[in-house]
Amino acid sequence: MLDPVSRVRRFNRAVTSAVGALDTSFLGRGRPLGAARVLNAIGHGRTDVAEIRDYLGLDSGLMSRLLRSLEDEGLIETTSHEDDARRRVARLSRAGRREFAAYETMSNTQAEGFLARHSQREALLAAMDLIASALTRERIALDEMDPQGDESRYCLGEYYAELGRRFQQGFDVSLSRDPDAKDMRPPRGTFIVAMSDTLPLGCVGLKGTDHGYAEIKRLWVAPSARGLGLGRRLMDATERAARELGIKLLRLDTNSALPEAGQLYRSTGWREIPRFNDDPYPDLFFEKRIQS
Amino acid sequence: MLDPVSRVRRFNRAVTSAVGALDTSFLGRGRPLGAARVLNAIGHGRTDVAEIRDYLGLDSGLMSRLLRSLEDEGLIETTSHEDDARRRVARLSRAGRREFAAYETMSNTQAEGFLARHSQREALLAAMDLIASALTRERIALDEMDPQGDESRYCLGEYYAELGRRFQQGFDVSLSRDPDAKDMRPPRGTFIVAMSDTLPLGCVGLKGTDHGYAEIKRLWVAPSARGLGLGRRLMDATERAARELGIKLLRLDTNSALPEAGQLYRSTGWREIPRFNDDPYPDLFFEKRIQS
DNA sequence: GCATTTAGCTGACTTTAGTCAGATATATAC
DNA sequence: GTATATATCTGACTAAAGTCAGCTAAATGC
Repeated sequence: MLDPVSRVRRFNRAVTSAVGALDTSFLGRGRPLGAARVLNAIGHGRTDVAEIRDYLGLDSGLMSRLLRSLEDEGLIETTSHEDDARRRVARLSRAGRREFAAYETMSNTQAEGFLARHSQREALLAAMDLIASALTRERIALDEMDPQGDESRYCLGEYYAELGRRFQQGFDVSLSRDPDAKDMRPPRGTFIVAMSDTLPLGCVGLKGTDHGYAEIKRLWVAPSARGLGLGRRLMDATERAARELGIKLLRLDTNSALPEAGQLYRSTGWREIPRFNDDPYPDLFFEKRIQS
Repeated sequence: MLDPVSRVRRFNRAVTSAVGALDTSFLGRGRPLGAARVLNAIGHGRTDVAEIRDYLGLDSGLMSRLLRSLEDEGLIETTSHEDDARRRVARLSRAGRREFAAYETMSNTQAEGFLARHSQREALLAAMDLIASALTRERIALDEMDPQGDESRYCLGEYYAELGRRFQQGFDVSLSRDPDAKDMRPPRGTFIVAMSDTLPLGCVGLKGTDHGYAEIKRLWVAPSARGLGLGRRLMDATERAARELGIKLLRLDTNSALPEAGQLYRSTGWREIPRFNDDPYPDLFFEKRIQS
C-alpha cells in the first residue's frame, strides 16, 4: 500500500485515466485520434513527413493515408522537399490553422482547468516539472545557444537567484566578474543550454580569455532536473566544445557553499589550484588539462 | 515556454508517451489490451461485471465478448450474483491468477525500473503522490474505519511525526491524552480515513465522552493532498456522523502552531471557548453545536 | 399477477489502427 | 551510367474496438 512501487503505480493509474480523458476530448472534433495527432504535429512545426512519422511511431502506409485524409479535408497542403524531391513537406492551410488553433485551445483550457481546480499551484507545477524531466531525461538535448538569447537569460536569472539564496551574504551580479557575452560565443567560447522539450533545464558557459586558458562559468541545473546526471553531461559537452575550439587548458572557480559542484569537479578529473582571480564570491579554484 | 499552461502541457506530453509504453508492454502477453484490462480489473478485486464495465467505460456488448474470450482461455469463471441472478460475478481461475501475477510482475518491474533510474527517489515519489492526489481528488473516498486498522495507524503515525516537526518542544504521544480506540468506534464515536485508490490521505477521529459532548481528534491531511479541501470534507463527514449518533455538541483542541487548522475551524462555524482539559499540547479550544 | 425495468448476451455491423508486399520516383555510391 | 538505397504511395488485408438493435431472464413496482 505505501511502498514505493505502489506509489508509482498509483501515479500511473491516476495519470492514465487523465490522459485518456484528454484523448477522448480530442475526438470531439469529429476526427480520429490518428489524424488529429498528425495535424497537431504539423501545427507544432514538424513539417517533414519522415520526422512526423518517426515522432508518432507510424507505419509509412498509415502515415500516407492520414496525410491524404487531412488533405481531403482541406486542412493541409503537401509539397516536395526543396533539397530532396523524394521527401514531402506538409504545411497547414488557412482552415488547418483554424482547426489546429481549436485543438490548442482545448489543450490550454484543459491545463488551465486543472490548475484552477487546485490551490497548491506552485507545488503542483514543480512536481510536474520534476516528473516530466525524469520521464524525458533521455530526450534532454544540449544545444549551443547565444548567451543573450531568451533561454540563456532565463537560465542565468535562475542561477543568480539560487546563488542569492545559498550564499550567506547573498549574491550581487554586479560585484562578480560577469563574463562578456562575446567571450562565450565561438570562436572564443560557447554557451550550452540543456533543453527538455521547450523548457530550459540547465546551462554552462565556456569563456575564452587571453591568458592561455578558458574558463567554465555559470554551470546551473534546474531543481526539477537534479539527480539526472545533467551537470556531468553539460560539463562533458563543454569539454568537447573546448577541444573543438583548440583550447588546451580549462579553469573554473566555485564556492564551498555549493558542495555538489565541488564534488562533481573532483570526480571528473579536475585538480584544485590556488586562487587565480580576485572575484569576491569564489573560494575554490580548479584546473583541468584537455586531452586532444 | 515557461508559463504555467506550457508546463502542464509539457507534463502531459511526457506522461502520455510513458503511459503508451506501458500499454505496449502489456500486449507482450499475446492478448489484446481490452482483454488484459478486464483480467487485471478482476485480479484487483472488481468481481462485479457491471462494476468492471463502469470502471473501464465499456459497452455491455463488448464487455460480454471480452469476458467470453477470457473464459475460453480458461482464465476466469463467471457465476450468478448471490442476491440478484441477473448480475454476473467473475473470478480468476488458477490459470487466471498465474496470468494476473505475470501482469503484476510486469507493472512492478516497470515501476522499480523507473525508480532505479533516478537518484532523487523521495522527491520523485512525493511529486507523484501530489499529482496523483490532485488528479483523483473527486475519487477520494471517506470511509469509516477501525481506529486500530492498518490505514488508521499509518495516518496517526504520520500525524504524530508531523506534530513532532511543527511543535518547538516536539511531540510525545504518551504525554498527550491519547483517546481510547473504543471511544472512536460506534456507537460512542467513529474514525474516518480518506482513501485515494489504495493510499490513505487523511483521517479524523470522533471521540465519545461522558461529559455531554464528543471531541474531534487527530485531524490530519497528507502533505501531498493539501489544498484539495480534504480537511473540510473530513470535518463535514465527522459532523454528519455525529448527527447520526445523536451527538449535540462537539469540542476540539488545537495548537496555534497549526494556523491552517485554526483557520479551518473558525471559517466553519466553530466558536473559541476557554480551555476544557489539561492536555499539555493544545492552547486553543473550540466548540460547535450540531443542528439536527 | 402483470407491466416495467434492469443486467447481460448475441448477431450484424462500422470505424480505426496497423501490417505487408509491391510500385514509383528520386538520390547516392562507385 | 548503372546499381543500390531511400521516401512515399497504393492496394489488399487483418485485428481490435466500438455501436446498436433485439433477445432472454430475473427483479421490481403497484
